[in-house]
Amino acid sequence: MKSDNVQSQMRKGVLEYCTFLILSKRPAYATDIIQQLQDARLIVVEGTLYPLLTRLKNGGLLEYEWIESTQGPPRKYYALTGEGREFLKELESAWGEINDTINHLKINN
Amino acid sequence: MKSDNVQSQMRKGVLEYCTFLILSKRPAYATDIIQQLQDARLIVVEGTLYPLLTRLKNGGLLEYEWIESTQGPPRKYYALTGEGREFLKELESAWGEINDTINHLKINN
DNA sequence: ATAAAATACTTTGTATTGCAAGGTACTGAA
DNA sequence: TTCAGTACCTTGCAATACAAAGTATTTTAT
Repeated sequence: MKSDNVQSQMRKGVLEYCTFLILSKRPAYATDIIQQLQDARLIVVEGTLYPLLTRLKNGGLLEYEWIESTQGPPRKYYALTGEGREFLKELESAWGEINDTINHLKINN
Repeated sequence: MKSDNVQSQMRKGVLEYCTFLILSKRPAYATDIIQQLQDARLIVVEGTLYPLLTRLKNGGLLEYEWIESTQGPPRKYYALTGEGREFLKELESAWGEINDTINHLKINN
């Protein structure tokens, strides 16, 4: 309940949205995604992202392809499926509603 | 992972922020808070809010006062403590950062 | 060749927390 | 005095963020 985990708490659920935004741009593999999230100031660790990617893949929202790397082991490049793109629209909408809610509560103060 | 709980997932952590926004306006009791959240389009149930209020109180961020009602049992009116007001500032800041992150990821698409 | 380092993916255990469902207690009216 | 209404609380479950440790592959250094 201390300030250490304010962002941690708040970003629950948001991480999924951010991951979709990144993958809607182009396919990426885990380390790639983590780097892009860091560039956007959202710290995420492997232990969080890998299970998330697996869940989304099992849910049919993501798919992946093994791509060989010139600098190490092969990588799983994830991309949105058609269903995933539909889902992203829902996430956009949900995000908009949350923002409306917060703005509504702010204004009425 | 289906659309049913998109908002549910995304609002995790946001609920706390919304509760603070409501209580920063004026003291309120649980049913009051739930009503205001509903007015702002955020559905919350008792089983979620009561433990949240208790956690925040135990964390020293909220305090309450028993106030008698003319229409039923007495009510616990919660209000922000000084520490709670500081915490709200942190929540505002964290929310701003999350927004920046999302906008950054949107723009770079 | 072989060991060490780097890279990438995975798994396990823990803590948090949203929620459904059910429970307790007080008040006032039929 | 029973019942409906209101308010607060608790229990059990599921989801998930994270730390930490583990497995596997590739590259680099010796």
